[in-house]
Amino acid sequence: MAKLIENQLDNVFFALSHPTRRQMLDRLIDSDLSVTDISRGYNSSGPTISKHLRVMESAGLIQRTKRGRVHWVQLKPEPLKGVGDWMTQYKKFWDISLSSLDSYLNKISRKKEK
Amino acid sequence: MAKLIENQLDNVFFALSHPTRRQMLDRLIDSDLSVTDISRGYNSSGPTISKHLRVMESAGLIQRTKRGRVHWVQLKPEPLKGVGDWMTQYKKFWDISLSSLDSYLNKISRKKEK
DNA sequence: TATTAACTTAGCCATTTGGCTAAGTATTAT
DNA sequence: ATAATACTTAGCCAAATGGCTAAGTTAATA
Repeated sequence: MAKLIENQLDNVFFALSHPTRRQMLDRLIDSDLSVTDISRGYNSSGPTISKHLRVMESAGLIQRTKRGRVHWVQLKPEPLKGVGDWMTQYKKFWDISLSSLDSYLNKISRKKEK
Repeated sequence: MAKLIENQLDNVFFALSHPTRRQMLDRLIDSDLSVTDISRGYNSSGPTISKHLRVMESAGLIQRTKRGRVHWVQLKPEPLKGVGDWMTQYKKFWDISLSSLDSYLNKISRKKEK
């Protein structure tokens, strides 16, 4: 079971190791996109795009839903939490007070004070 | 230049995509280790361990220093900051108040209040 | 109904990965 | 001086990756 989670983490990190895939995920933050939308800007072939999507789907980072002839792609960010959890062990090494995380943390703690 | 950073991020994510390598890094948090120390517990061959180390070295995650015949391996966590930065875009999706990050954040803000 | 559009699947190819063994290269110990 | 230790490099292998084209499949349009 923890084995499955480990393996999931492998897949997630691997999915993130390709710049095209990271960029695709970035684009999906704002809204769901069709496969055609996603492929816009790359001059890769359809099947190549499709393979990238499959890699991310295996990692659980996206979900595809077919509506008519259009396949809609939705970001599923949950697996990224696993990455975040793994990262926490290392946070003490970052100069966290300078990191971009900092402003976020401030926001959080302000919210808590309410 | 930003291109180089992108590429570095590819290497970092890739390095993290193998459980053995993640575990090696975890072990390096507490102290520097010799290659022999690191290989303890795996039944992989020397060259296999060596290759894993090379992958992490390429990603900038470790540094090897030879002292006598012993090669000491040191964690270089800086590249992980790149991962953290990339992740911040997605933090809004995690239920951050429940995450293990939370306790860390509290510690930080307490420190700030002093 | 025939064509076009939006995809995926099948299958090819070169390269990389992750494992191995065998053979180096230093350095330390006997 | 020899042997053992701590590695790495060279080179092999099977499997996976990332790219392609060609050929599906399914749904919308003309």
